Amino acid sequence: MADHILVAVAWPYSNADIHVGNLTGSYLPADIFARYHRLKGNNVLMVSGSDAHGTPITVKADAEGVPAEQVYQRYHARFIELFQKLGLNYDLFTSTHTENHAKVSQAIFLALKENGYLYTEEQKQWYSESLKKFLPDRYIEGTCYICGYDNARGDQCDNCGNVLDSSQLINPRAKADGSTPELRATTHYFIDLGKLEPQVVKFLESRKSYWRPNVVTRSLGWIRTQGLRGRPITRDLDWGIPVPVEGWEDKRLYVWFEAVIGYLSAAIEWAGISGDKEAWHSWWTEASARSYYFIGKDNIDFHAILWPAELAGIGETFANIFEGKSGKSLNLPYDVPANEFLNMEDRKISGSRNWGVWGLDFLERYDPDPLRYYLTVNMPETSDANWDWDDFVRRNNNELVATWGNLANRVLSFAYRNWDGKVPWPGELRVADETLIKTVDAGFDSVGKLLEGVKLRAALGEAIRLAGEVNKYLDEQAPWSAIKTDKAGAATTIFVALNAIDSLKILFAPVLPHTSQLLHETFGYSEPLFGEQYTETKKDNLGAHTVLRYRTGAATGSWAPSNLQARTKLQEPKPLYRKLEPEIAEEERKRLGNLREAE
RNA sequence: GGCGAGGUAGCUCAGUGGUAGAGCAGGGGACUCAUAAGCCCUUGGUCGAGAGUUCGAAUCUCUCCCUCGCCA
Repeated sequence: MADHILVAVAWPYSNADIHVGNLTGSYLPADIFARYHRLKGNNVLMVSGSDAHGTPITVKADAEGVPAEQVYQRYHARFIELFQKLGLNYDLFTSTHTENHAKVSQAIFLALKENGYLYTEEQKQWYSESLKKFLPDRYIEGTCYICGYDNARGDQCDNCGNVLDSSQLINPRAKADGSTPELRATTHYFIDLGKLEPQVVKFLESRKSYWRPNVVTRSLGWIRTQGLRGRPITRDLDWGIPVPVEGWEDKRLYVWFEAVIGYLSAAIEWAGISGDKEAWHSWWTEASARSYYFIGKDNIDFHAILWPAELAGIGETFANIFEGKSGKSLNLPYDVPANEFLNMEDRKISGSRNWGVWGLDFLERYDPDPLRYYLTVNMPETSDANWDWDDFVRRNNNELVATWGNLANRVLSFAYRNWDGKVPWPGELRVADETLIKTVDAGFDSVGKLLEGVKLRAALGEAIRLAGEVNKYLDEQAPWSAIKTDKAGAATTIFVALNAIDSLKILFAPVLPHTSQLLHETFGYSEPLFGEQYTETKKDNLGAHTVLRYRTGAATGSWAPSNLQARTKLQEPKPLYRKLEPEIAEEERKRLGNLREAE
């Protein structure tokens, strides 16, 4: 029976381009996992979108003198371009700046309020008389009260690195006009996390046995040592989702509170545009559905604690408010396989210093599958990993090209040349043939189990190992010698090797979809392994937003061993991957740290 | 300072009680279908330090050192 798998992917903040660290942290593992489940025949719903709200975006917009919406739209378009080029198959990649998302977020707010999990409290916040508005911490500068640095930001000091309490800044001034702000009282809604703590702890304990230790121990440790405290969920801003309470028109929902709701609102939006408004329930209210949240470690608190707290707090009330009828409560996360960070040449990736490799930039010079390969084989699943250009070239040449690409190429070209462009007719299988087929077929189980457990690195390693087994088999059988004296025997060997490669193509497909597709076509199949991506523009009363979508179409890829038939016509084989010159490592390193042209 | 993660071969990392592993790099060999790829053999580690539990510890406990992250 097919399972319902919700693949919930981190929402990129739409004020900067996506770099390889972001990709390996969440977007790529999500796609690999989703592709595997699609091949398995499960019902996958992979959703995400641009995080359009919040002060980083308004700060950037103010600096450029353009509306916040323009900044978000620009990066949103670039995200979609990258995801198409890299083949990240979102069922829906949308945005938080939609009417639907606002409605869902407001319903969650109201459900929490009705269930008694919200309260209001007065805070002191900087207010600018000249600008006539409250200023978020990022809009304040002043002298750091820890190190005395003159140009500390309101939320953090760039000199000593400490996180600051903006109300303690010495000589505060408004970034916008240099005026001196004053602390003024302002009232905000808070989510009563203290009250929800027992439910969150119970949730975490129930997941403890199979979650990654760094996610669950860290979360439980956090709660054990400091306990959960109320946290504000509204702000004095004008860019964002209005607070659905009379008299609160000039405040907005805090972006941390509303962005995580996107996993739900995007599923609801997807159902709406797919023609079955109720379809999202299969992933959200059916107890047998499983949800996996692919995020970087900086987001663990939001997904392992705060989002579950929101979900626990709304209970069944959400259905009453949002759908106007009674319904079931929403599923809590099944797993949160958060990744650690990827460093760049031993240093932290930094956008402002241009120390990193940006996805779109990379794809101007290299193909998508080598990037997917390197980021997977080097994925920071258990600890921080490091992007090293020499290592990238080595792994591309020694593993991807030599072990796998060359295997496919040597066997296909041998078959193509000696058997008239067709899969040769095998004789009776010998012990070695049976053994190899059995070994490769077992990969559907072993690689599958690893993918299912979100051990993507190990899964890829296992697939590479199996490719090595085929290389060994070929060496033992030496069909290039056998063909001179025993063409029938050589035909059997080549048939078996082709069969193995046809299977390996599927085992590699979640990680290397583009080249697996190429191989698939070389083997003469006409239907594609996967469906296709496309974009659409949707309009609502907040304006227009482009969405990235996915349709299965004619795809027939399936997680099962090859059923290759003798005499199948092959396409002329071409190398799957390019060898890279070692010199490119040095060239690429030179690009690091240079300031880019503003996009 | 608190919490968390990590410290295993030159490099990147697997390995949670039972004779130290993989890939790459280094050395040697046979082969030649293939993107000078693949295959076979091989050098190399007191598993951060010390103590303890155990018949047995990289693996469990304690103390300490180092790196990273979060928080204060």
